[in-house]
Amino acid sequence: MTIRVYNTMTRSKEEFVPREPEKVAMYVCGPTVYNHIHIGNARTFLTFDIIRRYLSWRGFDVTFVQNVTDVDDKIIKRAAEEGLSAAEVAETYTREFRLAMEALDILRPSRQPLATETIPQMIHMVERLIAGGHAYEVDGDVYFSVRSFAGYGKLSGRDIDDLESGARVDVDERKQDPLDFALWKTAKPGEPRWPSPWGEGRPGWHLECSVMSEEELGLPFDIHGGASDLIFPHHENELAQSEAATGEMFVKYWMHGGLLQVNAEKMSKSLGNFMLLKDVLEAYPTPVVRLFMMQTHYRSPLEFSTDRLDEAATAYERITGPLRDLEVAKRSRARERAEAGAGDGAWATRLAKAVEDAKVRFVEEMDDDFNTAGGLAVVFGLVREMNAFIWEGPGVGAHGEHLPLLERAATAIKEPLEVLGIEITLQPVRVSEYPAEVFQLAADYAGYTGVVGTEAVDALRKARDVVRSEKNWAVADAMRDRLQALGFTVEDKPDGSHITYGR
RNA sequence: GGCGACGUCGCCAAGUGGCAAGGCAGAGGCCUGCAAAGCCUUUAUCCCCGGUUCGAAUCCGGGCGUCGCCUCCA
Repeated sequence: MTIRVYNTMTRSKEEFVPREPEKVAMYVCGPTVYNHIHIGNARTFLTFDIIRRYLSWRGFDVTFVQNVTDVDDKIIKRAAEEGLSAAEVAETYTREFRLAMEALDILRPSRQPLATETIPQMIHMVERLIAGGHAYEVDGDVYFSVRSFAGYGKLSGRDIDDLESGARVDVDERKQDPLDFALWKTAKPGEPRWPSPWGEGRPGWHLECSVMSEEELGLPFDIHGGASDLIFPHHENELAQSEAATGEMFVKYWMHGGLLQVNAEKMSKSLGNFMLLKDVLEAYPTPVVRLFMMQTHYRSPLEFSTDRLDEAATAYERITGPLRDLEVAKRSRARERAEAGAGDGAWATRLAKAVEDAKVRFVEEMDDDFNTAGGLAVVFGLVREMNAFIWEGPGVGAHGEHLPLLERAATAIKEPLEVLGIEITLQPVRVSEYPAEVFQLAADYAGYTGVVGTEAVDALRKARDVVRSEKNWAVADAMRDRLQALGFTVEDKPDGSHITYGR
């Protein structure tokens, strides 16, 4: 079975054959660090985190390089607004970016060079382009000549003449062609600057991507990723720079993720309709946010809303349900029956088959251009089978003899989620998050006078079990109502009652 | 205006030639002291019109609608 990926260059799914067997070299455009990243930015980084994790899981040795663009017009603008230096702004948001990635459980890149650390290489690339007749200097600025590169437009499917007739590009008489773009800019007063053969200045277009990818990965590397709004002009220019400078093929597979939308409109900082990743993660656990994103294919647009996130939270609980039930069953031998039933063998056969099928089908789905939505459907199917086995079927069996099978089922649910980086949390409760009112309840019903949240809840559970055993339903129900009002969930299962918070 | 993507159940969403996954929400049933959880059942002539094919959500043509890019943008 081979992996197939959608290549923007050819607009079709292609068999994935890396340049070296068993090894994948990938590059994903990182952020320009002038602000916190928003949840739309995060979607793209998450997409390529999944792709990276999956390829690793499938046995490839993945080298993952991501730049940080820490010199740029927007950073300079932001610095001016805040009365800081550009370097200070960049440093702050580089740090924030890394923290946010960590909070989203995104694996760290193998290498993450800063643009400002690769200035000499960028200058060298500009020199190479000038020497090859692909760039020219005007008064300390250097421009790339789009007409000098025959392949210009091949990634985005555009034609230079069509683009010029669109003519929303600034007309600058110093350029030989309106579409020519700046590789090096003369520094204005107060701007960051580095010495160069064309005077003091700074990099223009995203040379850092061209330079870093060549330096860290070599050409052509396997996968270049980014969001679809980067196809033109960002990646088109990057491709032109690199191929014109080196004369080699730049990238084997161009992969682009779909945009996150709000009210059917692209989420973007310029439209002002964005939510910061860090704010979303304050309201929703990381696994829920990841699950939410993965329920849609990475190339499709995805509508962002808290309703959708709430639904994903419910779906997440559905997945963790049987895993939690199994843990409880292991400890308490709940769902253990007096004797084996006549149909137990058929149940076991069916679950065992479901487990094997799920493993195969997950790989099939993911091999097909990283279809996480399809892969999750497989997981949900297994969740249903496992639930049925526990609650309708033999459970753990008469003497726990079905525990190994249930463990295998649990593993078959957990492994795909691990591949997708969705952490399984069976104990979602942090004591500090309990509402303070729970102590009053515990005092009223259980005589508990301590200050430890878990103890208070446990005392309530025991007190309620006593009341229930006395069939004093009025009190038992009142306790449940009051707990639910505080945000707790009370479930009376065959092995006793469970009180959880935050579900 | 040019280039590109998309339109599948109430909502979200897989599926790119062979009987339409999955999640959320709803209805009925089972289980339960009542709930919750869980299980079972239940709802799709796949935007419209033509065409190709034994067979199309899937391919082709034409509409209608939505979104993205063409300026910084994940």
